[in-house]
Amino acid sequence: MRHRLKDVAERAGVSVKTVSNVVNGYAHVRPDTRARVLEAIELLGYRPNLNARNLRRGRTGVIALAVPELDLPYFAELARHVVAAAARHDWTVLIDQTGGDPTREREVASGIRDHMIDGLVFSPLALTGADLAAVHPTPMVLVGERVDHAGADHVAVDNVAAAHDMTAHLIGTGRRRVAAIGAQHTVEGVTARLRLAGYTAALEAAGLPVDPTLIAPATHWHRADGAAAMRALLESGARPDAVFCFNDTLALGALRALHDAGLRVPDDVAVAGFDDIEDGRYSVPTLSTVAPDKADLAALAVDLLAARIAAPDGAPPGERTVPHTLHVRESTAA
Amino acid sequence: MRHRLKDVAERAGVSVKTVSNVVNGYAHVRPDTRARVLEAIELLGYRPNLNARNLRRGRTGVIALAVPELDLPYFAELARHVVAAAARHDWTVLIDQTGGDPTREREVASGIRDHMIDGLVFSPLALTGADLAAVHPTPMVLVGERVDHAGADHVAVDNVAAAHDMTAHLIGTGRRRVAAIGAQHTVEGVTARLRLAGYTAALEAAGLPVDPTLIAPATHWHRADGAAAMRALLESGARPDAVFCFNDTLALGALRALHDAGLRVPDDVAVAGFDDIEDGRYSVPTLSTVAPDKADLAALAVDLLAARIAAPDGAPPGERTVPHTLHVRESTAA
DNA sequence: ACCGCTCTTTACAACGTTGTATTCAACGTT
DNA sequence: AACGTTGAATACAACGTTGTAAAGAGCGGT
Repeated sequence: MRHRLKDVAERAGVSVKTVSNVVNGYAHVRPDTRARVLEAIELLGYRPNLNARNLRRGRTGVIALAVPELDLPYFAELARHVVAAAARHDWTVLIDQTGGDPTREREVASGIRDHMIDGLVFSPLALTGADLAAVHPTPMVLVGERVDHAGADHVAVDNVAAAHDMTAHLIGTGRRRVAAIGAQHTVEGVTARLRLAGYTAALEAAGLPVDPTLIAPATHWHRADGAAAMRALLESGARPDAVFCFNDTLALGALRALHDAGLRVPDDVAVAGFDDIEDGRYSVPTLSTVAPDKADLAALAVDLLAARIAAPDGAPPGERTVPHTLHVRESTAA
Repeated sequence: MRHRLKDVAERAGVSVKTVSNVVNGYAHVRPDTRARVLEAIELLGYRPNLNARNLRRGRTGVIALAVPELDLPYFAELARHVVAAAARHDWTVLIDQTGGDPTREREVASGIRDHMIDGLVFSPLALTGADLAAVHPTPMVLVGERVDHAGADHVAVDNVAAAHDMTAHLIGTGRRRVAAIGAQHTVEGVTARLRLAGYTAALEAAGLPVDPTLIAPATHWHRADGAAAMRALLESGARPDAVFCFNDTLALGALRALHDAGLRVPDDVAVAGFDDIEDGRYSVPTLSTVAPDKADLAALAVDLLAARIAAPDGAPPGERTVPHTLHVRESTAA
């Protein structure tokens, strides 16, 4: 049922290599020979064994994208853009969920699917710079976190500036007690740390105090965590008049908690998020957010990866920053 | 930098096969030999070439999951469950986005990544039974659509019964003008056709007329399409007092359009969806929905695939139905 | 001392493909 | 008529791994 080059060759009365040449579009094949071979291929339903081809060629035409969780919409949207960008390089993308698990992330970084992929676009959650110092034999581009001294190419939005911009926007609408949701005090929470830094910088620039009771932690960044953190803020009596959530799912959870508490958004409390996921454009109210250019992010990551694959020890690891914009919607109207 | 069995063998002073035996945990290797080999592996940072291994073994340990779009939350959630189910079989999952494009779907079904995967869990959008009659040499399980005479294993929720149940629930809360959003009159829209059938059956069972002006088509099932369809329904003067949307993202879009039109949910119009995506548990109002057992769906699909891989021509293609439940939330409160 | 047994290690071939080098034929040029 | 040039097809080896079969080492029982 499964045929090989050899079967086609016998059927067409030519050598194995000639069939290979036809399959690969080699120029110097006589038209009638080509026709005969194509006929045999059609007849037998021949399909090349990609394993054998990849072994021979040393390349696979597949890159992996490793993300913590696909059902965080941000990562799903990122995946779509990476797939699109990879298609322009004639690559297909193998998508991998790490679950943010350090063990799993280490496996991925050290090349779990060795030789089955040409390269890796990696969005680590738990991994620190030290972990990455361990060999990563597969060409790799990091996305979305500023891991120090990573020794790998890196693409990210300027988290500090972006968080600063959004916080400044909230202050600009007259809010004075701006809370933050999503703080993480572990070594792993690099993104959380950077966004918190931008938040406090904006407060200080506006001459407002940094009130620790207004800063709510969240170990994960799902809707449930945002709702829980918002409830905690309200019950603590901290009385925020605005909340900057470190991502959009947190913000959507916070919206829900505010609704349950009978507070109006934005009249009583303004809410802002980060990532510009599709959900935020249809929620009630619509969600103000920081929008990283995801298409740009994906394209840059894939292009950097292409360069790294072409020349593994070429230029030193690069850091690229992707532009971001503020999308002001109903949830932070003045 | 990249080492092979041969390099390890030379370093350890043994044959290539002995190293292979150590790597594969073969029992009869003398402890000191094993130690020497392991040391050499460690020293050289050897990692097996999976391409070569797969070529030799004829299996890869990878299955593919092909879905239309990852940023439809339903598919992202499904993906998570499939990954989990596959892990129980020691498989990793390669996730593929078809975009619902017929050409791309045909490629996937006919085995685009031939020999790189052991099997395929496929959620087709555009593909019809006739298309599938074409050879699919890779073991395959279809998920989520009742394609007639598919000739492949199949797992799905009972769409007709589920749509019937939800429509009956809406009627049970006293609604009389129940609209439907998501109808598709193309040959491809199998799911849409089945859910529409359940909807009309429930109306008829309740002695209500099937009013064509209450049935709104939607080519795609995103939030934007739901919002547009809802606006069209409102502007047409059809005056529905309930809307059954054929999936949750349509429903979330409809919620938004109703809000924009100044109508209250559920007081003026009740809204129901299908799929039970996470978003619906946090929207304002929370969304009533039909919840297929996604974990069960994924587990069943993967188990069927495992059986099919083990015995390609074993039992005739099976049809499995996955249980569903109604989750009644704020959007359809009586 | 020999046999048969188990444990350990090995040589060899094969998985299906493609790059290199080669052969053979046909052609136009000198 | 001999030549180089080009086109078309081929044989062979190699990519890195593992299954098969077989060889060598060590043992106890006769």
